[in-house]
Formats: sequence, C-alpha cells, structure tokens
Amino acid sequence: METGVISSDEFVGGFDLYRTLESGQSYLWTRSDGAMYTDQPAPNAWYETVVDGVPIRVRQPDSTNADLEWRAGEDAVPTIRRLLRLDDDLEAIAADAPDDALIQEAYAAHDGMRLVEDPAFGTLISFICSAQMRVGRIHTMVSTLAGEYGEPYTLEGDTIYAFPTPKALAAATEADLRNLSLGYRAPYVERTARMVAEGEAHPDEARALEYEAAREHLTQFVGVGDKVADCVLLFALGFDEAVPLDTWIKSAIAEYYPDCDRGNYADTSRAIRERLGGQYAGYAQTYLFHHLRTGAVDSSA
DNA sequence: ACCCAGGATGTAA
DNA sequence: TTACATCATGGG
Repeated sequence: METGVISSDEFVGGFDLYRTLESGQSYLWTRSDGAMYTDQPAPNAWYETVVDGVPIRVRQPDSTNADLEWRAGEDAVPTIRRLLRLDDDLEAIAADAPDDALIQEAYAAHDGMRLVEDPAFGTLISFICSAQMRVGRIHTMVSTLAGEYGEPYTLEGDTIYAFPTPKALAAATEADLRNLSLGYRAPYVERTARMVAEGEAHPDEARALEYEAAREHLTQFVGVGDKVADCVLLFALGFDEAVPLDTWIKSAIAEYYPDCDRGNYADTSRAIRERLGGQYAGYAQTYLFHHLRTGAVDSSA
C-alpha cells in the first residue's frame, strides 16, 4: 500500500472534495461512513473507489482548499489528479465564467467544486440508471450494482467494490436487475452492458469525435438519449462544452434564459451552451445544477 | 393520495 | 420531424 498527500498549494483556484464528489456528477465513489448524499459533510470520512484494478481512498480532513490525503494499492497520484481534475486551472475557468448574475452566484457559493473525469463505462451505466431518479437513489443503485457484480478489493482491511466490468454486468438478466430495484431501467442496463461486453460498441470511442457527433454516437446505447449522452461526455470523456438539459436546467432556462428555449434539445443546447460561455459551458452548468438542486439560490437577487 | 426525480422508448400522426 | 402514453420506485 502507498500513502501520500497532495498539497493544497497545487490546487489553482482551490479544491473542495465534498462538493466535487457529492454534486451529482459521479456515482462511482462511496463514503466510508455510508452517508453520501445526506447533505452532511464528513471531512474525516474517506471517499473510496477502484480504478483499473487499484483501490483508492481520499479525504480532505481540514475541509475546503486543504491538503488531500490519499491511500491506494499503488502510487495513485496521477490517477487521482485525473479523476478529480486537480490540474484544471479553476481560477481561470471561474474568471472566464459568463458575466451573468446567477452563474456568478453559483461559482461564488460552491468554491472549489471541480468537474470529475470518471471511467466511461461506469458513467454510462450510472446515467442510464439516473432517468427520473434523485441523486441519492442513483448512488444507491450504482453501489448495489457494484456490490452484486463488482470485484471486491481490500485496502487497509476494508472492502471496496469496483464498478462491474461490462462482462460481469452483462451476466445479469433483466429480472436480476429488476430485483435490484432498477425498475424500467433494467432492460436498458442489461442490453447496453451486453453491447459493450460483446464489443459492439464502447463509450470511449466517442472521444475521437466532434462534440455533437459524439453525443449522437452515444445515443446508440439502449437507455441513452441526448441528456444522458451529454452527462457521459461531460463527466467521463472530457467534453467541457457539454450542457446536459435535465429537469433543473430546463426550469432554469424557463425562468432565467427563456430566449434559449428553441423547442428541441439540439437547438436549445446550442443556445444555452453559448450563453454559458461555450468552451467551459459544462463547468458553468455543473455549478448551476448544484446551486439549484441544493436550494442555495438567492431569491432576493 | 398526489407529485416528482440529472429521461428514454415506441407508436402515431 | 413532433406529440404523447408508458415505463418503476421511493421520498416528500
């Protein structure tokens, strides 16, 4: 086992682990106190995951913008930096955020929140599960899948389950998945897992494409429409311009940016993407989503 | 009881 | 192309 500390001196623009991992972007980490998505931070708890066969845990005991402690099966610093996007110049990204009262308010309220860059397959399945679900339950569903079909790893005597491989997940039947309370998403997950396991397609292929072509490409997976595709592009494949149009963002468009509503996903997406700054529109979207979802909007403004 | 949640799919026009 | 019913589940 290896241990270490990534110094806060390296976080340009700050870093908040709690906000980054409990803002509805990633469902592939669990918290050692089992209380994720209870709106209750626990700075001493570990966030745990397994990536490429390496169990990893991180924590930020002194809270926002403090040093990040890590422990892992091997030197995991490059992996952690990539997963949590610690090399992003968040100071520059925030400075370039659109000159818009609501967006500025969101950036100011959630200092240090970064985008994540999660493994593509787990993200794909997570957001297939996300349809008409609250973030807390999405996390529960993904954790259940990991516990049932994922490989167990041991770190400091504790068991951490990896997200299932495509092959392992493809072994589940629709009935199996329904029994895990996936509801009508069960056949989507089963069929998409089989597509990937059989080599018919892989979400990573979208990396090579231009943004809108990449989004279209991902919709070949069963249970993946434009919105879920945008989430995979933003949270796993590095498309920082992707703006997932979920219920929260749609209501924000209706209330704050009504001129961006063009009646269909593709055109509305272009309009709101432009409004949110283009290149890093997905970053602004993630701040806006978290700001709205946590009920932190200043209604007096 | 009713409504909603990081929606997608199949069918009909 | 767009409109609409249907699809599970749990929490407020």
